[in-house]
Amino acid sequence: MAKKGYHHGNLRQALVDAALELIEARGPMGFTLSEAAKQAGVTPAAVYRHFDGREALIAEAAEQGYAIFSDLMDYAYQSGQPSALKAFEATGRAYLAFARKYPGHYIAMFESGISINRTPELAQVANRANGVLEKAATDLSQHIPEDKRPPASMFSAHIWAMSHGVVELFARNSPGRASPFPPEDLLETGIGIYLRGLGLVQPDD
Amino acid sequence: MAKKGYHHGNLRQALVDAALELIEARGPMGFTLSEAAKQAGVTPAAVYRHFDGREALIAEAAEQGYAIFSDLMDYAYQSGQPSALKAFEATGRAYLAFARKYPGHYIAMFESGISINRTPELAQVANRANGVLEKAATDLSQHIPEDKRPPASMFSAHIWAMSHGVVELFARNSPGRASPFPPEDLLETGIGIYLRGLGLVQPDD
DNA sequence: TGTACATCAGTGAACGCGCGTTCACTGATGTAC
DNA sequence: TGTACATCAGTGAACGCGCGTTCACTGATGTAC
Repeated sequence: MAKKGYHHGNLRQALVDAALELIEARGPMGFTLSEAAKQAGVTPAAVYRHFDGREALIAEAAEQGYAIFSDLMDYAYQSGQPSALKAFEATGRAYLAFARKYPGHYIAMFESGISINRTPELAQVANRANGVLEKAATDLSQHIPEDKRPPASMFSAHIWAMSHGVVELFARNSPGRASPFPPEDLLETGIGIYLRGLGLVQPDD
Repeated sequence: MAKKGYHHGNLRQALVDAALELIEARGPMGFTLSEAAKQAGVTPAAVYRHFDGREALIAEAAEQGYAIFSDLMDYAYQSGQPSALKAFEATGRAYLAFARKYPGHYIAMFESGISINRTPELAQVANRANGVLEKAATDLSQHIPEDKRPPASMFSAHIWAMSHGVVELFARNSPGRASPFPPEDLLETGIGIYLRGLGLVQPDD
C-alpha cells in the first residue's frame, strides 16, 4: 500500500493500475504489456519481476476487480437488511454501480476472456461475488410459497443476466447503441416487474 | 452465390466465411486478416481487392449477421401470430437460438467492438433486428391496461437485456463460468416470470 | 559510525515473429473485330 | 472461328512496426560486523 523502500515504490500495483487504465481506454485486447510498463515509467522487462507475463497481469486486475465487486455486493446486501426484498434489490443496483465506477475492472473480469479458473485465488474471489447474490436470492425465496418457489440459484441467475445485459447493451458505451432509457431506470423497472412476477411485490406498488 | 467465372470463384464471400470461422475459434481480436486470407487460399494482399481492410471485413461479417438475425426474429414473430404473447416469447427464444447457431456472427455483431454506425447499411440492418423485437413488444402491450402500461420500447429492452445476459454469461463458453441451468430453460423461465409481472400471464400457468 | 558485502528491482539491448498495408507485376478471363 | 487487346483478380516481395519475452548487467537499498 504505502511506498516501500524499493526502487520504484510499488511497481506491482502501479502496473495493475496502468493496465486498468489502458483496458478501460482501449478494450481488453488493445492493452499491451509494453504500454502498461511505459505508463508506469518502467521498462517492459521490469514487468517480469512481478508477473509471469501479459495474461498474469490481466488476471491480477480481474482478481482485484472481483474483490471490490464482492465487497460492494456484500455492502449492498447488508444495507438492505433486514428486508430480504430491499437487500436483493440493492445487490442488483450494486452490479450496475460497479460497472460504472470500475469500468477497467469490469472489462478485465467479463470481457477480457481470461478464465475464472486460471488460478485458485481467482476462482475463489469470483465465486464469492456470486455467493452474495445467491444468498440474497435465498433469503428472498423464503417469502415465496414453497410449492411455487423456483430455485434461488435460478432467479439469482435471472437477475444477474438482466443486470449484465443492461450493462453490456446500454450502460457501457456500446458503440452506436444508444440507450432508450437511463440504464439505472431500465434495471430498476426490469427487476421490479420480475419480482412482481414472483409475487414478491404487490401489483400496485 | 454460385461461382462466378473469376479466378477464385467468389473470394469476397469466402473471406467473410473464413473470418467468421476464425472469429468463432479465437475471439474477435484473435482473428487476423492474414490468416483469413490464408484460410481462403489467397495472399493477404488479395483481400484489398474486396475490402478496405481488416475492419471492413469484420463489419461485413457483422452486417450479414444482423441480416440473418433480423430474418430469424421476424420468422419467430410471424410464427407466433396471431397470439401477441406467443409471438413475443418466440422472439426471445430466437435470440438465444441465433447466438447458438451463428456464434461467429454473434461475436462480430456484439463483441468485436465495431460501431453500429460504421456504415449506413450496417446501421440500417442492425435497427431492423431491433425493430422486430419492438414491434412484438408493442403488440403485446395492447393487452396491458393502458394506465399501467410501460412503454413498449422499455420492456423490449428488458427482454433484450435478459436474453443478452443469458447468452453472455451462460450460453457462450464463458471461460470457467458453468451454467447452473440450461440457458434455454433459464431464458424461458425468466421471460415467463417477467411477463407474469406485467400481468400478461396468469399466476398459475 | 563506517566499511564490505549481499540482495534483487529495474535496465537496455537484442531476438524472432506476425501483423496490416503498399506496390508494381502477371496471367487468366472476357470482349471486339 | 481466330486473333489482338483490355480488364482486373490475385501475386509475391517488401516495408515499418510494436509486440512479448530473454538475458547478462547495474546500481540503489538493506544488512552484518
